[in-house]
Amino acid sequence: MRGRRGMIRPHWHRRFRGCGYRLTVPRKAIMDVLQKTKEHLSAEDIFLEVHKIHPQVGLTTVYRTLELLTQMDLIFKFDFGDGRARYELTKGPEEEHHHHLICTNCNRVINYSDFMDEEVEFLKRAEKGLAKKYDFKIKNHIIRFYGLCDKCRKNKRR
Amino acid sequence: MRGRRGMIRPHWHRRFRGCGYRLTVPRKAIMDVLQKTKEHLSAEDIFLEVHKIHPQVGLTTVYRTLELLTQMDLIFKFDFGDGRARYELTKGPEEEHHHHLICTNCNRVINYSDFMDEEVEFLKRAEKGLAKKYDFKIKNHIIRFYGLCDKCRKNKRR
DNA sequence: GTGTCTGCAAAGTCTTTGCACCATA
DNA sequence: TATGGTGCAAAGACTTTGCAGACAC
Repeated sequence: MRGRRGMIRPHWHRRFRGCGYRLTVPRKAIMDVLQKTKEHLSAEDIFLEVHKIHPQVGLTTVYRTLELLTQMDLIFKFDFGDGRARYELTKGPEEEHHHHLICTNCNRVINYSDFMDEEVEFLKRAEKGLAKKYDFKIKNHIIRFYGLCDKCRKNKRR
Repeated sequence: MRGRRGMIRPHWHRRFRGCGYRLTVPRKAIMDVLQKTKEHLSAEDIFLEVHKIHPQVGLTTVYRTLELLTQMDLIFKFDFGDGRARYELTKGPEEEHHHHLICTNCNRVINYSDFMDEEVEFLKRAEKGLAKKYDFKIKNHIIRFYGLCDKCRKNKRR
């Protein structure tokens, strides 16, 4: 897990090697950005962030890398309805899990991680049953609530 | 609820009138298509369907109408990750409610409506708590499971 | 009659592709 | 050094916008 000089070697390096993919500057930089944020970044957000340190990296590469990482299940691609995809590291079972409240008026997204105990119970059963019934290998799930946030509710007459 | 000659007047006509929106041929035709299908239709799907009966209706109008219907909460806009939005009538509480299994490899979408009893229980509590905590007026929700469908699993080596 | 709605064409935005050059393993 | 990876430019796909004419009420 550690290379020379005590540097922690990220766990996903193995995955890359194992799949025959190369570890390149853009790929490392993109994973780095994703690991350091708590936001839901778009491809352009990530590109701009990477650009600060590696100005030679192009937007195309960002898109291609995000596609690759999504295929490898290292990240998850979201769509919150604002016309651009957003990405987030796939969380391990021990990490904080959350879901989203989405305002259909202003597209604001609120993360929440309440009610997880009830959720875990429900999901465990659903996943197991669905995987069996539909012969599906479930890797991830999302739960979202759509509605109006406090601000938009006040501003709307009906 | 019924006009002359026993024709059932769709319930959404009131909503239109009430909001000051006009009942036009394209709007009626689009709602008609949505009411008669069980699929998740894209704007183009709807356009093509409407076009069979009303060839003069344009794709622009379809987009504009779908936007309007979404704002009115008469329909719900989905994104399954295949690059185009899909639409479905908002179901009332008495109608069949379902969720989705989505294959991350081939984008196949499977509707399911199992485990609804457990779900209802979980959702009721979550909704109530979230609405209060975040001052959010919840109107809708989605639950999705992502993974590999049977066919894609067989075709993938890892 | 009047203000909303529509169709067409054009523009906009995000994302993907083609291709020659470059860098990792 | 042999492939896989990259950047740039251009293309592609879906959606939105501008505007003059049409239509619901």
